[in-house]
Amino acid sequence: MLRTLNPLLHSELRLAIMSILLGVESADFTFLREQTGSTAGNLSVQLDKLASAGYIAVEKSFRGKMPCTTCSLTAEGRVAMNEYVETLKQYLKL
Amino acid sequence: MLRTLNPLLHSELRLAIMSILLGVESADFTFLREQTGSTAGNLSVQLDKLASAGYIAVEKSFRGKMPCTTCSLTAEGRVAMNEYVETLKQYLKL
DNA sequence: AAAATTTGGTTTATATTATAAACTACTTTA
DNA sequence: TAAAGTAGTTTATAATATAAACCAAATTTT
Repeated sequence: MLRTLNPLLHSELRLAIMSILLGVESADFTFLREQTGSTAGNLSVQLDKLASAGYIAVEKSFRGKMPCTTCSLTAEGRVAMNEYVETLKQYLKL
Repeated sequence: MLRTLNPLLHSELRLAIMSILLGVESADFTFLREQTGSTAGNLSVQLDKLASAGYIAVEKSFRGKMPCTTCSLTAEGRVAMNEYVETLKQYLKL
């Protein structure tokens, strides 16, 4: 029987966010919105879900006078992504 | 910007079905249900969606006196899966 | 300097999707 | 022949994703 795919990661936008974060130390809200092509609302919601799960850390600060939301992977998030990728490979025989 | 993942394929059960069908000539309903661990209802719905999209061919026959639903990938389905996998690889840098 | 626009988001309502439960039709077994 | 099993479909509900509406502060325009 096939393993199950972590449903928190098996969502296009959340997977995109996590994939981007895998490759950088951190990324801010605007960057993630541009890279994923998502709306701000959708991005906000999905970042919340990933943060609630402990998969990403979200830090709110100011860059000059403008608010800035910076996101980064947690160790837990990295583990979850590795597992997800391994499961996908099982599905797709990669 | 990241490409979009074909939403018809980016669903755990449909992806499982398609992955299984990639590796065999055909598979019947019961086999797919066992391999995926899904309920018959869910499987029936998702097979319909894949068939409506032209990704799989569904043939209904009888094995002895019992009905038997046999599924196989279409050329179109194979192409769609290849594209999906390529897009995933872009996400995950595989 | 007031009004309009932009930036950087959040909240909330709606549309979509997945899933399970209920059901149908037929077969096998006790 | 009644009960249980097989092979599914239909339908109702739960979960999810998404966009639209909104907010507050900053910036630009007139």
